[in-house]
Amino acid sequence: MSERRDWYEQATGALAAAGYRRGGAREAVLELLDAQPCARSAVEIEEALRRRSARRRAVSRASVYRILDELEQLGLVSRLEVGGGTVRFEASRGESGHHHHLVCDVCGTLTPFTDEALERTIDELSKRVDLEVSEHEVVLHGACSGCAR
Amino acid sequence: MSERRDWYEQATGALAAAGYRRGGAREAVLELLDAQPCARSAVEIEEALRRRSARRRAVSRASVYRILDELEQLGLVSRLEVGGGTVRFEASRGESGHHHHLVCDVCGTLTPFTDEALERTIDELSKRVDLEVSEHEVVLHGACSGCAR
DNA sequence: GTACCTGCAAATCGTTTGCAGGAAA
DNA sequence: TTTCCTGCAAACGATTTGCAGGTAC
Repeated sequence: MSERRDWYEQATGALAAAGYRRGGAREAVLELLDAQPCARSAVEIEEALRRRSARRRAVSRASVYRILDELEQLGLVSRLEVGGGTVRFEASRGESGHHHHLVCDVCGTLTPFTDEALERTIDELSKRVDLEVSEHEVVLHGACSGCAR
Repeated sequence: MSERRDWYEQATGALAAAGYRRGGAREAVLELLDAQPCARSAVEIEEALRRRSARRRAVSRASVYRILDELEQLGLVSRLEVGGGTVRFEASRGESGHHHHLVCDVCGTLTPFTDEALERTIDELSKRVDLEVSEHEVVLHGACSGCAR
């Protein structure tokens, strides 16, 4: 069962349940996010949508931001701030899709990774801390294999 | 041996060694950063400096940014992006001052914390990952004790 | 038909840069 | 004196908002 298609369905359902109507821009953003392997900025999303086959309409930047905001509020996407002064967004695919990020500070590339031990340590730690933890994120900065040499 | 005063000295030395001259704005920023318990944004720093005793001159925002940039390049401060679309900076006090952050998504408060097991896990993990890791950061999001209820 | 959805353009806001005068060495 | 350090104001780029027309229901 592909997590991909699942997220799109889930998001569509959640939006409908929250009383949102269907609309071209929203659907386009959902499709695009669903197809991404990792976080994307609003600008990247807008450009990607503009590049799609000419048959399909582009989506204005304002709509991209508005839609990302709605999705975030519904917990369907998560926001990642990791450098370059721009915020990136990615589909929240739940437990099974949970991951963290490697950032190459040279070329800016973002790569996802997962680590069981890390999750256990953080879950453990989250209980002891003076905060009702709802989310966590780990970012490793450095130079990727291409840039390190 | 207070890590506070130590950082100020270290920073002053490193700046001199790097060929920077002494200057009022730079010194003011150093003093202020040295006195902070946790990360601050450039705007917060500027305002704090402006509020200081009337005898002392304020520092322009441009200088704050320029100085923070210099300090970051020398590894004297680290940059933290954690919400609100603004970057925060804090003195890098080395191993002994290393910590991570709790963010209250309700009131925006930032609190530092440390965890031995977490460090070990991350160090371990850093070796296995396809990135020459130079730094890492962990952020736990949630509601602080004041906001949770 | 009504209320929501979207695009466009203007407004914000954090951050950066160009330039001219003031200060450190 | 020469070069760096600063402040000021303008420039920039990401994000937000106001408004008018188009669209789902």
